[in-house]
Amino acid sequence: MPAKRESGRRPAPSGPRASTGAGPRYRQILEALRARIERGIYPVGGHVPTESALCREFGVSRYTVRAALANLVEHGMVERRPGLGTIVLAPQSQRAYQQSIRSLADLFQFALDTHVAIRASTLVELDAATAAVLGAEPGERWLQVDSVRRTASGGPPICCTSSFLPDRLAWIGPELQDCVGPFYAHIEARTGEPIVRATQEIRAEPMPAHLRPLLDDRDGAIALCLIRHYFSAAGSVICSFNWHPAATFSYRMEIERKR
Amino acid sequence: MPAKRESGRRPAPSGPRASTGAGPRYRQILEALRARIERGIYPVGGHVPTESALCREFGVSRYTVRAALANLVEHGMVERRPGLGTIVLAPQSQRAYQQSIRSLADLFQFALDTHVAIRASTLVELDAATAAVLGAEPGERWLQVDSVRRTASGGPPICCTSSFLPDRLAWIGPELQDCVGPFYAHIEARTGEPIVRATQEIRAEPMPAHLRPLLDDRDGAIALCLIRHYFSAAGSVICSFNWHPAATFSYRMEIERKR
DNA sequence: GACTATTTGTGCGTATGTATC
DNA sequence: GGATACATACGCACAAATAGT
Repeated sequence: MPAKRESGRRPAPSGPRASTGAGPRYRQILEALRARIERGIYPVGGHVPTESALCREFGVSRYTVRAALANLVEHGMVERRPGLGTIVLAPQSQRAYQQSIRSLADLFQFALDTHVAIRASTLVELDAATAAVLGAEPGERWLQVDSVRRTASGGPPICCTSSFLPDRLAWIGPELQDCVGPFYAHIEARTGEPIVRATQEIRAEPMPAHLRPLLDDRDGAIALCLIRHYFSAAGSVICSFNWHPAATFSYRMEIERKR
Repeated sequence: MPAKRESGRRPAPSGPRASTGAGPRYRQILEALRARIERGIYPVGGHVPTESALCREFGVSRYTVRAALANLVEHGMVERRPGLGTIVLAPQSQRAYQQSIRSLADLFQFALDTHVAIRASTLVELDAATAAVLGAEPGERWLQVDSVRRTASGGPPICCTSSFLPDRLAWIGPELQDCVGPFYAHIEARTGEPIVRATQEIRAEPMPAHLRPLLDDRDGAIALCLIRHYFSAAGSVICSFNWHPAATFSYRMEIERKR
């Protein structure tokens, strides 16, 4: 006997009804809502019915409805706000797969016990090409900081970096001289504004001629150029161009299916 | 007076106690547990106290304790199993930041309306170097499939790919000839085993000489080599080496702080 | 600006199912 | 089988945010 749903003895003993063959109730409701969102029955920008309406429709408690809705939030499909309701953000899960990293330092993917030596620090007006990469306007004033990173043991250079700070943060520039960790961490600490978002672009390029001597780059002239851009809620915080000799560096990432 | 927890009027009216000044109860408990895990009071591999024990200790309901524990699960710090308990997996959040992608296709990051032409399909015995990258043993038999990808409009070639399938999946090889989408999707469909995990490594390399004619590569001999490795629960499913001319390709990713 | 209705957020107590040892 | 511990589910109550009057 595939089990009945209603026990029908006492008024409302509650507890999980014997499986109806389709898993937990909250998951059934989740799938129902997901299907409606995908089919546009609840269009993007529109509202999902309120919790109490869903309780009535599916004949379950608020607990169960909330469990389903929480899952939709986790998948980035809806947003919920008190007094406003549940709004559809996207017709498909936004995080079917995900790469998780413990900290922004993981973006670097090389040992943090490295030393930085600043070679130059100049207030520049952006040319068109650089402005395009920074997402800024040509002619804007940014602070450019050029540096070389080596292993702590004073070994060979690992990479060359050009970092750009927006004008409003240029006052931090001098402090970077004796900064131990990565620049973005120092800026995060000094401004008190946490970094909320970061982007990274990876290119293969010839090592720029003026950098080759700094890296003892004799053999190959190929470089992996990583362009990292960090944002706080207030906007752009720092953008860095990191040139690694191709022979000594590769970038590795891992993605997992979510649940 | 730091606020009392017991209202002490009616037997148990329940409902959120007036804020003690530190946010919701479940979040306070979350932070307390997180701190204990970080300090090794609950060591990795060890157990967090049971729900009922935590209810007693913090003087809250099971609902509240569960809300806190659910958050720890979300951050990858603990694992929970019925009859077993709550086990500590990691002393820090494993997902402070995350890159979310809708589908594995996003790993490709170029239009899917491309055509693939298979140039060769051979059962090979792995040499040491290839075996190392595949995470296999030298001498193992894998099916190697070489192909070229162009835009649907019959335009110029975009990239060259060498794909490796383990012996147990070699029977799928012939089918890839008329496969429209990416190979991994076809394999996922035919085997019925969903892909659970994928890794990607990015290198800058000279374009291999034998590939240059295929790509009309005259100007630069630099390539971005993307090595993608897809896994189902049963193990390795397919691994591909994708060579893109550096001039026409860069890889971009975006990371967001979690909550 | 103050008030009210609506909707989600937080929290309690309880009951039963199911997996593990 | 029995004990333990988490999973699912119900009903209720109060708080906080929001929109509209």
